[in-house]
Amino acid sequence: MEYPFRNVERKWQKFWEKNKTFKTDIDPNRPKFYVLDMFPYPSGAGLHVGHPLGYIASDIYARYKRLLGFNVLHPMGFDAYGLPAEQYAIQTGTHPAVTTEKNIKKYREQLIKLGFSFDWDREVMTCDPKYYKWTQWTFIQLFQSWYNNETRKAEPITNLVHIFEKEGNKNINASCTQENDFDADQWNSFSEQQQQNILMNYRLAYLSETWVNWCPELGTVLANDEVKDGFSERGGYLVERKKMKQWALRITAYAQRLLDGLEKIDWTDSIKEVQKNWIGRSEGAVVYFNIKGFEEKLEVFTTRPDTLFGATFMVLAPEHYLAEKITVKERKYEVSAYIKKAINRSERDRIADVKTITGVFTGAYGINPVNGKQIPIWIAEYVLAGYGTGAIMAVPAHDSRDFAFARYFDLPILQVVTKSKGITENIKDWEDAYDSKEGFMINSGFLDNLPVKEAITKTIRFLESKNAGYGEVNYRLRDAIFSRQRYWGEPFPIYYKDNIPYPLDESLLPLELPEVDKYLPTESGEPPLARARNWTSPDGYPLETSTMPGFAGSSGYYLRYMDPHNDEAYFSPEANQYWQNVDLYVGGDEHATGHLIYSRFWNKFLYDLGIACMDEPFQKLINQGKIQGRSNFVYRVNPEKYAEYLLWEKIKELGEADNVIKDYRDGHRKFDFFYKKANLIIEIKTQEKLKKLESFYKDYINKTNKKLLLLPAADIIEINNTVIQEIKQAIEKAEAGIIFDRHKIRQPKPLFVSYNIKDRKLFSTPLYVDINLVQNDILDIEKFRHWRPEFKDAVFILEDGKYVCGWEIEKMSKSKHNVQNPDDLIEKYGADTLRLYEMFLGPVEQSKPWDTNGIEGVFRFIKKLWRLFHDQDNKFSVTNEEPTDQELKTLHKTIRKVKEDIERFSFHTAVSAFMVCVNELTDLNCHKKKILEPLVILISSYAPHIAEELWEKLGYTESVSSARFPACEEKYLIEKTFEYPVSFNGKLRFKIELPLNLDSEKIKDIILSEKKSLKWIENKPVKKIIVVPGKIINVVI
RNA sequence: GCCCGGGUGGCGGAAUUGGUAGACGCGCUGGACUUAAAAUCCAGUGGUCAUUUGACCGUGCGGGUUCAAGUCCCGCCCCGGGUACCA
Repeated sequence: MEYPFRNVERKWQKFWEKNKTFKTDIDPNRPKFYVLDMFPYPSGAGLHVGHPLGYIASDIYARYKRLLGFNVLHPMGFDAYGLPAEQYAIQTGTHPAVTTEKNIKKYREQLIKLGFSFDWDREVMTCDPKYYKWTQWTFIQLFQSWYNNETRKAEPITNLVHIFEKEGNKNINASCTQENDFDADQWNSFSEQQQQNILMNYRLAYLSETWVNWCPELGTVLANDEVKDGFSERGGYLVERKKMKQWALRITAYAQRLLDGLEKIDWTDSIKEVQKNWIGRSEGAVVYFNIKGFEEKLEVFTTRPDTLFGATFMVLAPEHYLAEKITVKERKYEVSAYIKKAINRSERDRIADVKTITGVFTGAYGINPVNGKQIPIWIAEYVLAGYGTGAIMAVPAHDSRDFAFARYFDLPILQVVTKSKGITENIKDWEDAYDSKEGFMINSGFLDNLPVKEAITKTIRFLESKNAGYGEVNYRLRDAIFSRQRYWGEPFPIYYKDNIPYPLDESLLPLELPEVDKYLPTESGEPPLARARNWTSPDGYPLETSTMPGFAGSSGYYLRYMDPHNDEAYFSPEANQYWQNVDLYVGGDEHATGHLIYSRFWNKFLYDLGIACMDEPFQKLINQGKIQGRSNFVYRVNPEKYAEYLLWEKIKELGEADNVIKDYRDGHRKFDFFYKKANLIIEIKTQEKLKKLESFYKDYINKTNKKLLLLPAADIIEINNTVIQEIKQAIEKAEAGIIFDRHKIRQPKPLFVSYNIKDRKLFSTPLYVDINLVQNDILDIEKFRHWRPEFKDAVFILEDGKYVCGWEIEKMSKSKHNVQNPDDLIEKYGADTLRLYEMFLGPVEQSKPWDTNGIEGVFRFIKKLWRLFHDQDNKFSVTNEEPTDQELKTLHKTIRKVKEDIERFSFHTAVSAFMVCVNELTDLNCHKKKILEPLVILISSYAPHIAEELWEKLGYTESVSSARFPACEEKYLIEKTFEYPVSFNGKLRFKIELPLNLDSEKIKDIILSEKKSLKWIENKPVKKIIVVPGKIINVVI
């Protein structure tokens, strides 16, 4: 009777593996389709139920595309370098490669058990030298390239050298950090060292001394996207700012192209928005201010050049290179102290403390290029070194930060923009700056009366004509710090000769990760690779000791999948031409500012080299929602509180409440109950406490001459009636003293109260219970008793014979005991059920709590599907009868719906459609091959195992994945009649079945003469009748 | 503060172009089968009122457009996520 899912699933998983069913090769006769899941990092914990959500969706899509005749590339591999394995290595000495391999093995097994159609022959892992050879190779190409802003692409650095030799750098428009101009003669006279230093300012992978995010706890530098609120994203350790020499990738060169590319790809608006913000384009102008008494000019960036006349002071970031230099003698001490303090503050402190206004005056003055006015130059933390030029012109009237600063230090504020033409407002009354771009210029010389937008262009033209500035676009995006002072990563193919970095010859790749004695920095603070023996180039020059960051290996992996075993090239041109780029990419949106930017950059660079044929790597992106945990709680009774509660309830029940004081206070002492008339204190305590407090009670009674009845909590909870007797006797007793039968004390058993028991909150505390001991919020009491030794004798207060648990939605984590392991569910229900259920939960993109409460329904559906093909004795029984119209309609309706739903990634509604279909066919008692066979194909992308089994039983020897998706034939769906809902003034009153070929006029006549209509029309004039054929009829009265 | 999502039964969610709100599943209630349980099957299930026919209310709140609004427009409230001295 039952569907033997365990055997069936194992059987087909083996079949797919043995027959390499999902192995893909280039096939020029078939259109390609590339479906990719985001590269998983194999953590030690294995997959939890949240991970497969995206994998299931992409697998359904991949299988569906295959059924449509596409040649589908659907690979899987592992992002194997990473901190957790290395941290574990530091703690235990286990080589991270060992840990990683073990974790990958577990992941792979789990993925296979879910029945994914991966081409495992293409599996890659980033820590494999055959793989990272190409990561290193790409790094060398980046090192050997510069970005030409004229051609808007990367070009070989050798071209640049030729230009330098001929004409110097004057005519070069490059994305670079080179500040000084030189001509050909100068270049040719430079030493090798000087030339290399200059080239470093142009290279796309370059070494530079910059402020970096240093994480002392991890002993490494981190990229901006790896830092969240001043803490490392992995591990959550404090991050400091530190000036260090680091490898960086000139991703900023690609800022505009990364922005433009977003228009061409099919991603959600929210991810595009996040990337736009991260890139942070702003248009404005660079303005040069002369500094009184200095040669140097102060360069500022502003988005509001129109407000130049309103600039009343200037501010430098504490890190600004001129900050100390321009400071007047008598302020030197104060300024140095301020700078030192500001720089040493951690990122975290700065963030936490943005509201405090700090700053210091340098004593120097800048000269405003538009009017020659001298304005004071300040230094303040609110100006960031990393953005623009690290210096600003402050326009307090039209920028809230400048406004706040000016108010705090009492600096002049001058209005230059007004809402309505020519009206100057009283600035003293302002509470904030007027920073809108709507308005007209005042107090601005040649700009007066112009609207803001025109004033901006006019100012830029003015500045350019005076050589005092130029129009400029600025980006928030920073270059990506690319070195990590860690062991478990790709070594840089770089050696140092006279301290100048040179790339290794490509023939020496891969440069393999060496063995080290410890995974820690050296005593002198060098990275772990400095421990490696003979860590030198073949000529004996020292190799770079940093390693690459996690995003190095994951930035181009989708390209490697196209041709993963190629040792001659990253991938062959043929493979790239055929597979092009990823058509559907599925993964979490937490990669929006990391991986998804880096790989777009990486891809664009390879595109510039002519290696990748597509400009954008991922055409369509789906972000699966996160699966939150659903924790369950049991409520542990506090025996004292519960006993007090019970006794008080009893007292009330007996009508004695007026005679008893609850929570009786005598001076600073507190007791549970005091029975006034009998001068009797009743105190409920647990065994240990009774012992501890014995002498205290004696003292107290001696002093007060009261009666004290001591009751062990366990007694009240378990044997209520004898306790009442005891209390009665105590009341009647004449003499003072302690009444306590020490023979009776017992340790109360752990007691738990069900969720809906009255007043539960008063005497119990919630306790996480492992969700695997709970089903539909009902606790499995026996399992619970075995869960932990201390619950062995647990007792329960039930409701309706059951223990009902409480629940809450929160993060899935071990400590909350709400982690659902897919393996357990597969064991219980099978992979097909799990796949369907994860989809059935709701839209893939939406975050949702994990809740197994509904999985039984999906399991029932699978069994019901099986039963369509089998008789009562579980014998395969499918007939060759011709299907009825009704059956055909059900089938084709389902084909249409499922196809539509998969194509719009609405996987959950497709599952509903399957259920409706199987329900209908069951009702129709349909066991016909002509109906069931297409159904098997239809469902095979969702529930591949059962589909394969049924397909085989239907007589096929090849995998169902080689079948063709059935076509929906509209002719079976044409209806002759329709049950029209008839509304009166928009309110549905009744339904009427009418032929669909009736024209509107006839329908109107029918409705007006219909008996049921008369009731609603009631002799009132009918204004209008709206007939939407096949939809609705509305009568307006 | 700013920028994205989102708010529909007891729960997850459906309603694709403005056209029958609540598909499908869970849960719950009742019934059949069974010595019993499980499994399975059948019926019911938004709320309120009503003996029934049925009536009224109902998609976060308040307005509006329309013959017709969960869907469009205006104004708010709440929840989730991202982001922030970015000049």
